[in-house]
Parts: sequence; structure tokens; C-alpha cells
Amino acid sequence: MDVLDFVTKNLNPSQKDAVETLEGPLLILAGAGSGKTRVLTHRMANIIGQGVAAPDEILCVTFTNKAAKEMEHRIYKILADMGARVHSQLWINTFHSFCVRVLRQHLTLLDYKPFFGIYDSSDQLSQIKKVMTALDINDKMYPAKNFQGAISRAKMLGLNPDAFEKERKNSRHFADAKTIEVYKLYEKEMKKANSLDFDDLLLKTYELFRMYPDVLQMYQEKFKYIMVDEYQDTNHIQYLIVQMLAQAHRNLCVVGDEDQSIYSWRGADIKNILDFEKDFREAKVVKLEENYRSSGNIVGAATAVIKNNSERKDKTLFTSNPAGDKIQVREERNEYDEAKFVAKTIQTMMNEGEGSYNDYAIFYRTNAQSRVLEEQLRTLSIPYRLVGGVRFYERMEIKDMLSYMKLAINPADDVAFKRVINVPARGIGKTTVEKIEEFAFQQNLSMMQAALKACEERVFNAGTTGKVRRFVELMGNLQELALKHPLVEFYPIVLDMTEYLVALKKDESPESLARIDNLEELDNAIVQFAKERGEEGTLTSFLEEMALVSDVDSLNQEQNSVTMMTLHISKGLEYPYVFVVGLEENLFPSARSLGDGDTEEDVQEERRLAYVGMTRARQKLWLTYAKMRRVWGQEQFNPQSRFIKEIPQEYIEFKTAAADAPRFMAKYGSSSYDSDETWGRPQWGATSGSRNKPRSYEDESQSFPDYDDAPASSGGGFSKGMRVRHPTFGAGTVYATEGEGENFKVSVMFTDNTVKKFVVKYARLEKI
DNA sequence: GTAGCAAGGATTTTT
DNA sequence: TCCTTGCTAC
Repeated sequence: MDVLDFVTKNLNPSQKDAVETLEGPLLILAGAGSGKTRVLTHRMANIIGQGVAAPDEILCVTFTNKAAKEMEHRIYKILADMGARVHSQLWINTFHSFCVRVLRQHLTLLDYKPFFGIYDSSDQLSQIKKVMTALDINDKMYPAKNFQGAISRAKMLGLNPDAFEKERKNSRHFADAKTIEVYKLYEKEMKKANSLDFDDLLLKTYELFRMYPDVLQMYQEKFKYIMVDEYQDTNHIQYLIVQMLAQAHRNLCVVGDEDQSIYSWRGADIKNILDFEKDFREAKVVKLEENYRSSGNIVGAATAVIKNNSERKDKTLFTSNPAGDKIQVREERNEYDEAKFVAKTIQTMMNEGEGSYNDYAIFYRTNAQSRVLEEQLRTLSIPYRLVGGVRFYERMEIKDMLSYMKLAINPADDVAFKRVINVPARGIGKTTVEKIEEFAFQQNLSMMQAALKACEERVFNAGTTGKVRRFVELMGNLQELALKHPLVEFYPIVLDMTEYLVALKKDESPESLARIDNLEELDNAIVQFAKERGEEGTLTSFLEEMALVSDVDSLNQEQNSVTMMTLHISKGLEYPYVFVVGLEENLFPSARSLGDGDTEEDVQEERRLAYVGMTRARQKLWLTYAKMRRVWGQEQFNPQSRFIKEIPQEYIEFKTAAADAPRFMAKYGSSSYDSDETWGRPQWGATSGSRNKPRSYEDESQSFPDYDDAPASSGGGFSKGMRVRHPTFGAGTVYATEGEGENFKVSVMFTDNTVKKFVVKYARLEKI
């Protein structure tokens, strides 16, 4: 069969158009579930099949390792089906791994040694703290995190310390002398440690290309075709790199969906995708608007929500899928009931034979919300797994071991040095470490060198000298052994010689047992890695991979369980049954996006997050919220999220289990609701696109605790839903009542959403 | 040098 | 509320 026929088989016209358009800049606006990956892989297959470029002349950049792997897997399958012979490796990378690949080749040009280490953000923070100590900057007045953020932002804009300084001077902003100072010394220390942080990987690549045009030219000519996935999430430095690389052939294809841009807080610049046609006047635009993933109701609802955003391209998602079930909007009394509802629903559906646990996913805005859900799932013995949260490689014991290994191949790595010098305890305390650090600064040595020199020059007393010397010797031995032994053998050696495992085994606490398990898991990962990579499975490449790969999920998958994750992580995934929980104002959209000042953009990003979450669902979607939620020990009463209100009623089936609803009905003597005001919810201003048609109602409040079930009539005539005024706190609404007679108390929510409890007898409350 | 307690801080996190 | 970080007392 003809290549073109083959790769465009079963594609719709726009998909086909995108796959066939090879020459020149191409912008693919791909709505959620519109077959984006399919288009990308088929387009790549088309390029290879047509023979216009070899596999290693195509650069494909994604954002996650997972996406890269998936893409690679699928493209090889298509090529195999096509019977194409593949002579060279594909360049399917994340931005970061692409940069590592380039830098491994050329970083010596920028005065680094080729085997540089990679610092993650906590390593970065330690390094910044170290620099701050040297500069005598108080962490209380200037939190290290602020510097970390500022430096990271500078790097994402492509500014090295000098450029940053200039920029600050030129701008009308008051030049932040401290930040410049910290950034400069940080840079110097990083170079001394021969290490790069995540942002450096991009920035150094950019600088390399700028300083060495011939190197850039080599890559420009090599990559005849460039494809960038998730273009809406690129930041400025990534943009610059892509622009540079694409200049020679101008065959740049970017794929994205501005409606799914949810990482602006990490420096992603939505303008990159919105302005693509300005950057490339000759650009062709293809829109993929047909959704193949979700039911009609889900697509309709998600579309209605995202329409409330102003900063978007003109693009409408549609589907020919059947309407399916309505979206279940569920009101619960508090977060426990919410979690119970989710768990029960899953249990019931599973009992009815609806899918397997793998088909269910629960999304939330913040990680803190997972706890209650976990509890309830566990109570019903529903298997679940958390994605994200504390990552595998961020665990203490894993970082410790990795630090030992890093230090073994890069003794200049001061952050690793500080991390492990007294782990397990070797009697080398804070004072000694500080002395070494200071000594290193004075002599411009790495801490390892400084430690050795300090021993020789008798800087410490005899006991300390002995301990330090033993540590330096230990690391010296490991350094040699790292060269002699392959990775799989080296790891157990490190575990043994450092006495790390012995120390853990001595301590029989459950935490230690978990740590030992994790260390075993790391061993498995190493074995696996060595098997996969063969010859190339070296210690260096493993450490690199560990720095760039994140989640334990990529290490062991495959278990039948419900998946829980934040909305952010859910991007790019899909499940038949999806629960999005905690749809309350101030939680989702988050309180921060609702603060004063320039918030409209923040709310829009939250809305995109809602859109992402909703469009993950294939068949059925639940949106739940709780009337009361404990946040940091404080009871909060937040109204239903605006995102629910933005969904037209025709897509929704509303149910509540909040105990007080029936009383409202009785009180207002009506069995149907005509407006949201009936619910006594505080308003937060007009919301666009929401209609308030009657909602179906169903009381399911059977087994909930009676924390506010006091008769509405008792206690001076205060009852729920009543408007009251307090001389100090102003106007508010009674949210709950409890106790009787003398002890009759009311909880009042004031306009700023704070809740205060009053004993009516003493409170100066008046009805209004 | 270490253990134990108090205070403060706490979105989201592809790399 | 819970976890991390920093200080104080041994």
C-alpha cells in the first residue's frame, strides 16, 4: 500500500490534513481527546515513510517522559506495520532530556566537565542556602525559596546572572541587589560542583547555541523536521530553543491546546501558542475539533465551561458520540461524606460489574484532599494508588543513596557531600560540616578536597579528624569501585560499605522497614534499567535518568486499582469513570486565584484546569462538593464552585445529601428550587453562562452525624440560613446551630467566608 | 552531637 | 490538622 494511504487511513479530514502537511510551519490546535498523539505519530511515520527524512533527522519534543515513551512505542508500531525499515534512532525526548543529550556532547565548551550532575529543586534549595550562608544573608528576612523562585524565573526567561543584572538595571523595577548577588554566587558554586539544575539544562543549551553558532548549525541542519507537543506549556527559554533549531528548515510543527494550559505558574507562556502565527507568518493552522473520547454530555458541559475564558483561539469541540449519562453533580455535607460517596459509588458500580478498578479515577485540586479519600477507600477495601505526592526519588533514603552514587562519580558535588557525610550517623556534626564548608570557601575547594586538606592540616581535634578522614577514605574507595564495577554490582556495594542498610536494620520502626523496602525497590529499578539499556546502562546514565524521571509509577505499574491524582497530573490521561471532588469556591478555583489584584488570568487558568479534569472522562463524570470542609483545622463553608454553575442544566443531574436541605424546603414551603438563592448560598457576583433551572432533588441523608440537627426553632429564634449582623464582624449567614437553651450556639459565616461560632446568650447578634 | 519539642507554614509541580 | 524546620536542653 502507498505510504500516504497507509498513514492517513482511518483519519478524519483535519487529521489527514495535519498528517499530510510536512513542509513549513504548522500549528495544530488539538482539542481534548481529538486524537492528537495519533496525528503526531502518523505524521512522523509519513515523514519517514515518504523518505523525506531519516528517523534521526526528526526531533520530537514532549513534556513528560511518559508521553515520550508512549509516542515512541506507538511510532515504532506504526513503522513496523508499515513494513518500514528503520536505520536510525528517533529523537523523541522531553525538553530536558534533549538538552542533556546535547550538553553531554558539548558542555565542555562551556567549561564544564562532561559528566555533570543534575540537581533537583531540593538540591537547588540546599545550594542556595549554602550560598546565603556564605553571603551572610538571613534566611528569616530573605527566605531561600524566594531566591530559588527568582533565579528559576530568570533562567526560564533566558537570563544568566549578567543578563539578569543588566535587565534589572534597565527596567524600572528597583534592582534587587541581593538576588543578583545570590544568583551570581550560586552560579559559581554550581560550576564548581560541576552540576546543573533543571533550568540550567535549558539555559545552558541555549547559551551553547548562542555562543557556538557552528554547533547550533549542526543541529539546525540535522533536524529537518521538528515537532513540539503540548506547545501551550512551553516557557520562554524552550520557545527560544525551538525557534533557534527551526530556523534552517522551518519545518516546525507545534501541537497544543490553549484551553489546557495549566502551568503558567511554572513559567509556561500561553502567548507562545497564541502568537505562533505571528512568529511564522506563513504558518498553516489545522484545528482538530472532533472529540472521540467522551460522551456528548461531557463534551457539551466542558465546552460550556471553557467558553467563559476570553484568552483563547476560536475553536469548538464537538463529538458524534452518544450523549450518555448526565453529569452527576453531588452536594455533600462535608469532606468525609464526600469521600464516602465516592467510595460507595465505586463499590456499588463494581458490584454491578461496571468495569474494573482501573477504570476509575479521582481528581482533586490539592494533594491534601487525598487523605480523607484514602481513608474511605480503605474502609471499603477498594484498592487505590496515588500518583504524585511524595515522589519516589524524593524520598530520603533514595536521595541518600543516589547522593552517595553521585558523589562517587563527582566528588565536587557539595550538596551530595553535605547530604551523606553524617548519614548514617558517623559522629560528624553540624559544627564540623560548617568548618569544612567555610574552609572550602576560603581555599576555593570542593568540600571533599577541603575535608581532606583540613585533616592534613589538623584543623580539627584528633577524634574528629579520624572520623572525617574515614569518610573521605570511604568515598575514595567508592570512587574507585564505581569505575571497576557495573551498576548492578555497584549499588549493593554502596549499601554495604556505607553501612546505610545496617543502620536501618538496627532500627525496627515501621518507617525503617518501609525505607528498606524502598531501597529494594531502587535495586529492582537498577536491575531493570541495566537490562533495558545493556551496554549503556551505566551509573552516569542511571543517575541522569533518576534525575529526570520522577514517579514510582514509571517503575512499577500494573495493578488493578482506582487512581487518585491532582488535576494537574491528570492531563493527557483518560478514564471511563471520573470523579472530580472539592468543587468549591476558594478550593477550586483556589483561593489564591481569587485574591485581589490581577486575578482574571488566574481564574482562567483554574477554569482550564476544570476543563482538563472534565475532559478526562469517557463515559461518566461526577462533580462533588462539600458544604463544610476542614482546611488546616479550620471549618470552612464555601459555596459551590462557579465551574459547576457554568454548566448548563441540561447536562446535569443534581443530587444532594446535605442534611439541611429538606428544612429549607419546609421553611420556604416549596418543593422546587427556582434559583440558587434558595440554597442560602452566599453569592460572589454574577457568573456568566449559568442558568438556574429547577434541579432535581433527592434526599439521601440517612446515616450522618447530627452535628447541627438542633431544632431550627430553638434559641432566640436563630435558625439556619438567617441573615444576621455582628457589631464587630458585620453581616453574615447562620450556617449551623447546636446545643439547647443556655448553650445554644450558632455558626455564622461572614462575607469574607470566615466562620465564627457564638453562644447566642452572650453574642451581640441581631437579625437583619 | 543528638534527641526532643515548639513554632510556623501550608496550591498546583510534566523536568 | 499535619508536617517540616529550627532551637534548646541534655
